[in-house]
Amino acid sequence: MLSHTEENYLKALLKITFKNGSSEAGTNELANLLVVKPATVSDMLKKLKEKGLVEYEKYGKITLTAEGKKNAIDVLRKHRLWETFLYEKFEFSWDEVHEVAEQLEHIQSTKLIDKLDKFLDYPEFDPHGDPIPNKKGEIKVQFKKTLSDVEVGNSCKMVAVKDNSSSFLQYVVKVGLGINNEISVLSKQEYDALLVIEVNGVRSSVSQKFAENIFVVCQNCIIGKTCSKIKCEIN
Amino acid sequence: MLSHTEENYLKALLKITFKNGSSEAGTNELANLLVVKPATVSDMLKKLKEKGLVEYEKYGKITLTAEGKKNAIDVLRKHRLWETFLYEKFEFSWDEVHEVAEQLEHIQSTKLIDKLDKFLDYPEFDPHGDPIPNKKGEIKVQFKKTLSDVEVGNSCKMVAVKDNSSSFLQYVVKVGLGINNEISVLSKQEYDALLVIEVNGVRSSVSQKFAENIFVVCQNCIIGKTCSKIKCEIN
DNA sequence: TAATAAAGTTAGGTTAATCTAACAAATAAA
DNA sequence: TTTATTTGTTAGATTAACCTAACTTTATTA
Repeated sequence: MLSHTEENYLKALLKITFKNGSSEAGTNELANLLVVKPATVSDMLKKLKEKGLVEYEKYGKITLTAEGKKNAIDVLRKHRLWETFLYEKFEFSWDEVHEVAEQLEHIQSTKLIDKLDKFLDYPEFDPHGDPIPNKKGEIKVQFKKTLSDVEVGNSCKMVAVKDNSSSFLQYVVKVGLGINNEISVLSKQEYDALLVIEVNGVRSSVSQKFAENIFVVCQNCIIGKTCSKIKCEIN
Repeated sequence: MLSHTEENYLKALLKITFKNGSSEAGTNELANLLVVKPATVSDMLKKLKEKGLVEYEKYGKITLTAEGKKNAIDVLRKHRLWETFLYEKFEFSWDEVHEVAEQLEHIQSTKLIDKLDKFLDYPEFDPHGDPIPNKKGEIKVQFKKTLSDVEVGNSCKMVAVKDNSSSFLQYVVKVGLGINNEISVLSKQEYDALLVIEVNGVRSSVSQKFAENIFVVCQNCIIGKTCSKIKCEIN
């Protein structure tokens, strides 16, 4: 049985794995994500190593063991299922779900999660467009490009956001954008890449920075070429 | 903001208040309920006193302050709403809900609880027949008698159980009894008060001890006479 | 490649929640 | 009303999760 804290360390490790592509993480990186000091991470790492959840040697890189990864994916699964639940059944907005899911993800009950999964009809993606691991721990690999990659004249469908900060999420809502919205790219300024887009018949201008943080899929999206693969290999 | 542990102490204090009728509790009693040593309770009591949640003097009786009671009722409300949710929406059985609700009751989100309440259509009683405090902290007072009080030839409706242990709850299920079931008392043995009852057309024999732990209501139940009042005054 | 910066570790300390063992107070019983 | 029993408290330790400050390794760059 893992403590909430231990679960959070494993989840953070998994997140870093996804983000880096590589399956390696550093002490400082972890400390930043968890909002604790590096010294604290060093301590905890010893404990996780003793429990067989991570592999690492002093001053070396940190990797999740199979057991550690299994646990981390389990927490991630719970987190994303709860987010989906709050969004779909309890009218939580897109940017409110995370905070409560952070608490709910630690509830210990296999039956509860199985029922939740069934209740939501086995969803594959959460309200942010991120894939929900299934019961076996398998994660759908998604190929995504960002809005800034879409060529003028084309349209695409928003599937996720890169930046999960609540300030960004709120901005996205304000622009009138949401998961599964169809976006048409009407024009792009040469000078600063400012985009004019149309969503549900409404036109808005968005900066390049903004566009780079919106994941989309489109018809002419060729795997391995214009799309970047969000890695999440499971063994 | 209260810790899970603090919330559990307040909830236990409230429970004792209900059970004793009086609004007083003792250190040992609390220690038993919480499965910790009396010494631990003594320590925690000092902390709760400093936070203005309980009133007590050394070697004296313990009472919740208004603030403490408010918090305790809030936890109780969450607990019972979650129990109802699990029972009604996730097909948890009657005796499975408690354990998971013990975890869920500590989730911090007013919006979540409001939505949960609405989702369940503002229920007044949980699957065990216990009253669910409303948002204002008001609790429906119930007048209950036990199955052992019902006279031969009369019938009644099961509304709750006195003993919440899972062994008892499982036994109740086995006998074919559940909340809101109509029970007819067919006969009572002089010698040992063994009852023959009929539920949904099925006859069974139950001991006096069993009957004393089943709360019922019936037509000819006169308040203040045959019924015992489960106290839960709110100020 | 030697100096500097960044990253990571260790030692020693804190707080919350628990314990055991010894003691003190209140209550019940002889 | 004195003794015995029950109840409650204090003191001193422990564990998990965190901290700061000082130190050590590894990486960077001049």
